[in-house]
Amino acid sequence: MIRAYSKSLTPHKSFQFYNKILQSNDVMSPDNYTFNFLVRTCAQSACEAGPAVHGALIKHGFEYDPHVESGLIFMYAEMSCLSSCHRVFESVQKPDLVCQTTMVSACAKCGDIGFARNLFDSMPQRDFVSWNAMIAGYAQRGQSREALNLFKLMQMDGVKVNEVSMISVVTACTHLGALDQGKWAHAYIEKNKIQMTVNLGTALVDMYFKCGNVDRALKVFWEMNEKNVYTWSTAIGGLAMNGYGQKCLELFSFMKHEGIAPNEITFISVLKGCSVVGFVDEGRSHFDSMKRDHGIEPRLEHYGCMVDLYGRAGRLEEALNFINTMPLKPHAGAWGALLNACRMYKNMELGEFASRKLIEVEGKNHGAYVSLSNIYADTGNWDRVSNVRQSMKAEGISKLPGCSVMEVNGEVHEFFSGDKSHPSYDVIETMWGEISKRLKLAGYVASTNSVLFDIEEEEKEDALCKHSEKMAIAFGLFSLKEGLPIRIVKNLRICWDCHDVSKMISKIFEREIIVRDRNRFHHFKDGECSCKDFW
DNA sequence: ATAGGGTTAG
Repeated sequence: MIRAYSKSLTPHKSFQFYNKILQSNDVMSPDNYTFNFLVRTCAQSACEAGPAVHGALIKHGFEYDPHVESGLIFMYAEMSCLSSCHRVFESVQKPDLVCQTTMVSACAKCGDIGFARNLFDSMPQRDFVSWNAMIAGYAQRGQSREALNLFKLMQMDGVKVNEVSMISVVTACTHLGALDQGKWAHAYIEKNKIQMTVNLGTALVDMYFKCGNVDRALKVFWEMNEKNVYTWSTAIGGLAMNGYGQKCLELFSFMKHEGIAPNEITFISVLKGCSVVGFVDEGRSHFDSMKRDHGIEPRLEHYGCMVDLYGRAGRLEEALNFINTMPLKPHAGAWGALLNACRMYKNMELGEFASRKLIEVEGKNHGAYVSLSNIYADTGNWDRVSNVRQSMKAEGISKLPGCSVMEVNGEVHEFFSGDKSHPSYDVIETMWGEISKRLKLAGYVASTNSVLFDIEEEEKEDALCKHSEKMAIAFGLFSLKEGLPIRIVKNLRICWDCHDVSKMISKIFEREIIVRDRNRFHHFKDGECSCKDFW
């Protein structure tokens, strides 16, 4: 009965029932299986009864077995209670394969990837589940390159690879923006006849979108014979992210036509789709339909999207009005969207107000300062720019270092802004000299507005190559075969100058450049960008 | 036949 309750995901009920068993004397005591079910059910539903079950287990003096212990470790990991995981693990006299694998997974989940790896390396035996746990641990912590390296080792060891392994591999490629490796993973899946589950298919669709290959993403999407709301939302969001607002909305209609119920995440993607193409009224009507037609209460994120929708279309007053009349307390996302719109439309006064509000709700944060200083720079208020810089220095707020990642011949290269440690840095510098010459011949004048902010005056000339995406472009121009597009993944938003330069390079060098920045994609071709200079 | 690996979308 407890197991029946556990399976129907009602931990409180199964816990109550368990208490009843303990109180009545004429019923058998729960056995290890039952305890295990209880603990795992508590873990799954983030139920605080888990530790109580553990306490009862100790009190009744049940004999421990590795399965119950791994259940306990799993439960504490779900509660992010690493010290309890360690306590349980240390109490095990002879941890078996299952118990050790659980511990690897638990430590990775709670952030101690180093311990997880040491344990993994010290295991006398490992099977494919242990490998999957370790690889997924890296993928979840964003250590994508480590995940891919470990996958290589897994293959060298001749361990069986299944669809769970491939989900981690594809996810790692997604985060790196590594299209070649992603394609390789896709081919590997097909060649080895790995089962194409909904999860794996959705991960592939997401990977192709986030690597900027819309055609392949859609191809995989349409070929999937089973799709769920995650799959649809991934595709709708992927189209929006790549600037295909119209297609994104068409897909949304089609999804509803197919009888798939959209959820709150689907609507975030839909609103973003409206935003990138400036369909304010259509966005508004989708927003209104959320509650009316689908019973979905808009959350802060949806309100943030609406502010962005109005702001991006230049309707700053309406954006502000929307914030002022929203029923929830405006969060950083809402003020940030307004601030970004003020930057796009060079509205200094409203921008100052928005950045004050942003700091009010989010605390001292580099984002608010950087955007504000960019507005000042764009409107020529240099003394204010330096004021912001000084107060940042005084408050001890540093800019996040820019980082661009690019794949060449299946190898992933990282470039950090202002960092000369790349092995080919000398060639990059020479190449950049050549690029600047040709840019100047084509009439390029450095728009140093957003660059000036983070460099010293005397470095101005040199500084233009310091942004990580420029280093990546220079490297890509000489290391990638002609005709191959340069694909870059950046951790921050692309700056105005890099955007300008990329447009010109795409024309002068006849090279397509695709940049995925923090916010969206930029497809540069023939001197133009798919974002139409709005981002 | 149970009990270790994944949850992809903002």
